[in-house]
Amino acid sequence: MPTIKDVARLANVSTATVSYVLNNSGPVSEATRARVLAAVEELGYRPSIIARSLKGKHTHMLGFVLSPYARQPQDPFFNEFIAALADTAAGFNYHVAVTTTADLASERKTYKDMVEDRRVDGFIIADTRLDDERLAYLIAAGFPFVAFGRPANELIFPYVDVDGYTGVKQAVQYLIDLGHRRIGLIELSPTLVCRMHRRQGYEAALQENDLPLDSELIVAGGLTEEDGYRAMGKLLDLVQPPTAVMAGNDLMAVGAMNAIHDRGLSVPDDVALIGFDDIPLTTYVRPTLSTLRQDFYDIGERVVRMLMALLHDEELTETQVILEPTLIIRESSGGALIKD
Amino acid sequence: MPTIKDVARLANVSTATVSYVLNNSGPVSEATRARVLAAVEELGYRPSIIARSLKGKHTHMLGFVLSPYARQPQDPFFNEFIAALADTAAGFNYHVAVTTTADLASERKTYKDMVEDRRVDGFIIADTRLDDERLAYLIAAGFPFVAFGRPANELIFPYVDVDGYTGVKQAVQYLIDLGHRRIGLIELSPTLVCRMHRRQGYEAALQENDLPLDSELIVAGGLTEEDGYRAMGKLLDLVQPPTAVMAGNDLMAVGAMNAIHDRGLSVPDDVALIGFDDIPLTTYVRPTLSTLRQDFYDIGERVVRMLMALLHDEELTETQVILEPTLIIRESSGGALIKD
DNA sequence: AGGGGTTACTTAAACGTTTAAGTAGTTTTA
DNA sequence: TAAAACTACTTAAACGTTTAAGTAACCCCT
Repeated sequence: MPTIKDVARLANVSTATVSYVLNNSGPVSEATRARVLAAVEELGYRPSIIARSLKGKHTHMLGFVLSPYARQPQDPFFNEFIAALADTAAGFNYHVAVTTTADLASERKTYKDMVEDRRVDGFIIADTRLDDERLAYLIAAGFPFVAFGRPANELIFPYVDVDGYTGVKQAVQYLIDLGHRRIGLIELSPTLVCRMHRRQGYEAALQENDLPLDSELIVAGGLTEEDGYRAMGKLLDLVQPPTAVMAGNDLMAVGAMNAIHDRGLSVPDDVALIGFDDIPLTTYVRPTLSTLRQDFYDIGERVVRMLMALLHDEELTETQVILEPTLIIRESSGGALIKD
Repeated sequence: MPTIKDVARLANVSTATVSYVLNNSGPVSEATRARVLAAVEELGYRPSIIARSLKGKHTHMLGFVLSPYARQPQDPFFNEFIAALADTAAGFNYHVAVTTTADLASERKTYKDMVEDRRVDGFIIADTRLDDERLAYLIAAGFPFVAFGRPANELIFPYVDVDGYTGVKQAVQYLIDLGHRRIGLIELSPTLVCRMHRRQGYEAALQENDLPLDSELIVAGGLTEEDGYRAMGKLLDLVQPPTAVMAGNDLMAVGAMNAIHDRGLSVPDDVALIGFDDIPLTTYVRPTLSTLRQDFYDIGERVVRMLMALLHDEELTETQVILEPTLIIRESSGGALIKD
């Protein structure tokens, strides 16, 4: 592998000059520039990013850690999100280092390692939590990051989030407009910040329509299809089960759907169902699943762009971005069918 | 951030000595070692991998590129596989850089960049193709990698693969044993090497049972649910449609299932169905999908272990590993139901 | 004509490690 | 007892860049 010295020798200049033409960082005559470029071409020279990093104090790497909380293999979230991260980062000549963690302890260690080893220049954090160690740590360490998800407390950091409040409120309103009066809510994992907003959206919709807030209609869910299946079971065991259910995510909605079917009931006739996320699975199940769409690719792209601005000391025009989810009506909610 | 010099100063030794104790690479007295370790502890010193890499000529990074061919957002393959890569690599103090590519040209560029920039020490290649540029390039460049998938031609490299031949043969035999005589095959993308083996397994099963090989029963598929939907449509348009179908993967099997349902037919009564992969979706659809399971996590782990051995010049005990898929019988194939 | 400014370079230090080579001091060996 | 062989270090070069500081040549003023 040729180094900058080889190029310098061939072009009959100093290494500094080579560096100057390569980075456009110094005055070089046209003739010299051409000679250097020719030498680069001839040798097939490429600068070593390692050496560059050593000098420049940056790695051109972004970190993304798959959390134990959200790492459900069946959740296509990561595919889209990671693809977006990698794509967008590539546009800035950055790469993304993806790491997985098994539990909270190893997660903590992973972040610590990555920042102390200076393996990455910045982090992308997904799915903020109520008491989020990761956020606290990175802020304390003064390490740059952008999150997908809002803070639950007074921490301040740049993020992109989806407006779960408005989304769920809109979805529940849709169900109310269809005539439903008893609407259940299957919640996400309690530690997730977004659970809170969705719950508030649910409550707001009921209140605005003067419907009673029946606490037995709100059940703890989690993340997976199984969680949804179990939660729906509880709802169906009620003396007066709901006629419609808003689920914390699509996976749980599908679980709920199976629970309803397995009791010989029908969706949407006996129970209408709306999910959240719009994962591809929504169109694979029968009936197809109505849902609130959040565009993970778009989110990933925005997050990286913000992080890039942060790393390059550019003015962050928007440091807190809230995106609106869109209600997608398919078969599971009953009512008017809008084909997609 | 403290450097090795700070540690050396505090411990009253040279930087070389510090390096020796940290790497156990030189003779150091117990007293000195203790002093150095204390200094390290006190300063919270961590060696810079960048500097280390510059000296040592390795990055402690592994590359994995998401291909345009196999990057279907709904395919949970990547989640499991990437998780396996990251987990296993972490055990060796390596990280995985995941990159995505939009098309063949950008894919080529990505590999070239990664090796010429020496961003990674080795690659993991998934889904080998018939005329695989990636493989040809890496072999020509003498760059270390391990593949998930076999070569189609005479190239020699270490790989882990799943025995699609035996798997499909076994699955088709199962269908034959159930009494099926007209069995369709929905194939994977033609460029994929594994398509070939699965096709051969299909043909072998028919031949061993003296069943005719009807070419109209073999239809080109692809990768996605939509591909499966379309392919199944063609099969159902036949004068004499098949009573059972083997699909190239689960996604296409689910697409086929929807196609069958949408024509008012039933699975498995009118058409029995078997997929390949055992993605989580298989248990979400109704009827649940019979399939051939390949354990992506296991595969990812093996691939990384082999690559590690390769990078550390260890003896590679097994350089070509073939894993058997396991036939998982659920509802879509009819016949005896084994609950999972 | 001498000082100041510009242009187009070069020199050399620096980034944070590793490691070959050197150097005392102590112990073993013949 | 002197040479040889350890042991426990230190010195300094090297890895491949970037960049501050230096320098030489030229042009422009007044």
